[in-house]
Amino acid sequence: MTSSVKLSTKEKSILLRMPLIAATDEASTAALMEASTLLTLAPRQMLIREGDPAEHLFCVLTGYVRLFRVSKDGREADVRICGPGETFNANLIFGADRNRYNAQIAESCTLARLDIAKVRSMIETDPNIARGIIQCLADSLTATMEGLVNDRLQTAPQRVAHYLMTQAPHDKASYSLRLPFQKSVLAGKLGLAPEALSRAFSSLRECGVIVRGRVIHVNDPVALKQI
Amino acid sequence: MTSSVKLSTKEKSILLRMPLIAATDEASTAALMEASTLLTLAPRQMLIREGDPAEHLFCVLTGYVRLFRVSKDGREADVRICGPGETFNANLIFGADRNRYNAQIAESCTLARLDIAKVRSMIETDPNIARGIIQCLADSLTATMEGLVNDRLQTAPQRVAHYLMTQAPHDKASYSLRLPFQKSVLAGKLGLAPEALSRAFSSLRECGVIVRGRVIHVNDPVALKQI
DNA sequence: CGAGCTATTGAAGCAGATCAACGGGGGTGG
DNA sequence: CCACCCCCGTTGATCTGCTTCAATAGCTCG
Repeated sequence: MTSSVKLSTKEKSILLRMPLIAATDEASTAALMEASTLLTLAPRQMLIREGDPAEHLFCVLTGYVRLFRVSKDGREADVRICGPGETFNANLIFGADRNRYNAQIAESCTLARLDIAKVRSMIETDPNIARGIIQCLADSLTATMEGLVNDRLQTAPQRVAHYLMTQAPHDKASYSLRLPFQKSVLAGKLGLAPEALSRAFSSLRECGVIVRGRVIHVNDPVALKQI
Repeated sequence: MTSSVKLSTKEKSILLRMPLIAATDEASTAALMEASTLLTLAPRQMLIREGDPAEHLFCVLTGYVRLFRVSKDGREADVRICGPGETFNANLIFGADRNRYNAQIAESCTLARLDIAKVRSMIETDPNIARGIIQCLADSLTATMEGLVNDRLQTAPQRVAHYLMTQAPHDKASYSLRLPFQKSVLAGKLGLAPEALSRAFSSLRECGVIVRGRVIHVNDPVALKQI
């Protein structure tokens, strides 16, 4: 269930809303789209492998991709979970020619694939595209820093509470949300074992957090902030 | 002991070797230098504070800067330690207008300060400068990812061993090195309490790692890799 | 409706944080 | 140049939080 085709009108309209392509210039947008190939991938499928030659950068249109690395003794640690609008492998444009992590599909994905060499040369000539790439890199960096800091100074329940807050609609008194991926993926994203995530959720029950399957109800956002 | 002046010839020659400025074009280099102000700062001094308006990006010429965030209960966690050639606050060029972390001088520093707005407009017109920024962001992202992954899948002795390996000269049979900053800074960089770093060092003694003050001697790089 | 994966819960073990006390080295002032 | 002092680093003891292992319960999808 892998396919690889040029973009349809519908996918182009999705791409138009990406940070990478939010350049004001129409010609830049067209050039980027021309260089893009659309991929459709099924969950669990491996997209790239650590150490392999890096030839593409990717932009997630729908679904989620899990970037992770494997230690010598076989344990896996997530680097980042990429959702719609997010880009990865952009740090390799002017750098190493090898992938620095594995990428696996977490939820059924459509993504745009761009040839790194092509993007590199576009940057040299088109400031709008350069700006798009800078934006992507900055977003990736911010997200990764955030992950690192949260790992270092928050406990498991705090990380979960923080995640729920980032997913909150504008300061509603209470809200429900549906996890966009499996709990095991969320666990990895937060740097926890699945069991630890489970325990964190149940410890948050007393702050008005109710979990049923993928649906989570937050009764008291204020109490959540206190954790 | 804070000073802020235009660049001397000597400092310009240092700047010329920075990734940020390693643009082939001479005019681009000159423009960046023109926009730079030189700062000299003493250890422990605060350079920027989380939440303050972000007006500058910085490039370390000599010394070390510690980027960290503070939790609600006052604990500090390092985001990154920036050494010579490294740049920070570049992720704010097209993004948030507030600093996302505190910056404190770890070792006596000279650094170049660039106005973010000025850099932003230079990017729009000069592809070489855009490329420099992309390079910086990519390096920062790679370093931060590396930190996150190491936190998640390495123990304290492994992190220290890994650090020593990154500091090794080209695969010598044995080598000495001098820490460029205090051990407490290294501890923070590795996501450890100072006590944990100390214990890690003494556990590495049996792999031929000898510590005396800031000087570390590595007898058996091969054994170190096995940890 | 059943098979297999995903999530929960319990129990045990471990790594690192924290607290406290001590020793040593470098910088400063005399 | 020497002595003192302060701060950094070390070491020990305890404590907490997360991982790991194991067993069970619940979903989801064929």
